[in-house]
Amino acid sequence: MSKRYSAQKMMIEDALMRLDHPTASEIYEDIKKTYPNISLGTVYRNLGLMAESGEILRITFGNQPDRFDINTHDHIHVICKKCGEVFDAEGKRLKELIVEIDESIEESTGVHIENRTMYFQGICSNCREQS
Amino acid sequence: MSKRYSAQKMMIEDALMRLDHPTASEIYEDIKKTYPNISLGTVYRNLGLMAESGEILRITFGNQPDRFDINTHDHIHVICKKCGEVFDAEGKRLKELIVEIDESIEESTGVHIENRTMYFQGICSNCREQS
DNA sequence: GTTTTTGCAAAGTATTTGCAAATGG
DNA sequence: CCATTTGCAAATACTTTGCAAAAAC
Repeated sequence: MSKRYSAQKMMIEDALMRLDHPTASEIYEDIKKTYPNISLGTVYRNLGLMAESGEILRITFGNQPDRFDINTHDHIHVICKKCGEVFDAEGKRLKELIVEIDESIEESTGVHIENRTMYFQGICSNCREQS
Repeated sequence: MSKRYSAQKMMIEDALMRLDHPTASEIYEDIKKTYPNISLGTVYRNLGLMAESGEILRITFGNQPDRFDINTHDHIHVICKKCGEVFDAEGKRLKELIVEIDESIEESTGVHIENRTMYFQGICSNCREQS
């Protein structure tokens, strides 16, 4: 948890609210427009701390750069393979299904599930129209 | 797909069969014991080609080094947070649940799902006994 | 004033790649 | 022989870190 409120941290929070699941360098580029002195290390450092404290979410998509999410709500990420846009999915039914998957896995492996990492990929309706 | 069968590729396949979801450097270290001339680049290159051709599976666990799996069967990976062992989960029920998740996501986001990336983390029964 | 945070640059991981030499068929 | 694969080293991509200076309270 941070002790002091730096201008940089506020700018990062602001960027997280405005940008859609941004990477560290997207946030960096965005802030640089109005505050060219910001350093990429500071962005990474703050994002790391915020993710650690649970203030934000770190999303790791395969071997691409990590993305960050101010929405810490329980939800699933869906990426369009064409345009790269990230969609959020949530809902009671989804939650129930995941609990059932947990149970099925616990039964077959004996592992008591505590965390899940998942994201889905496909083609969004917008991109489907254009083909 | 590879055109020729090199000794190195055979050694990599052999290591994949003997080791449990190994990383590239685990395979490299293993082969080096009997063939010290092997180079890490060659291991990475072959694993990449084999994964590309569908001969093996590349598993990306968060920001850890990728692991590789000769089992190309449809299954889910479960990692014990304590000992790091990787378990495989599969079954008809699991498959059905995942189809239902796909449907739920397609309905709420409009994205037509083509791929899923997921792994689960928890404590295996062995580690639970010891605490 | 003292502690935290910054900017910068250097280091750290994991992985890929260019190229001349070696190898396979 | 000739195309493919190797070993090596350098390059790349993303992220973390050490440290002196600046900022916060």
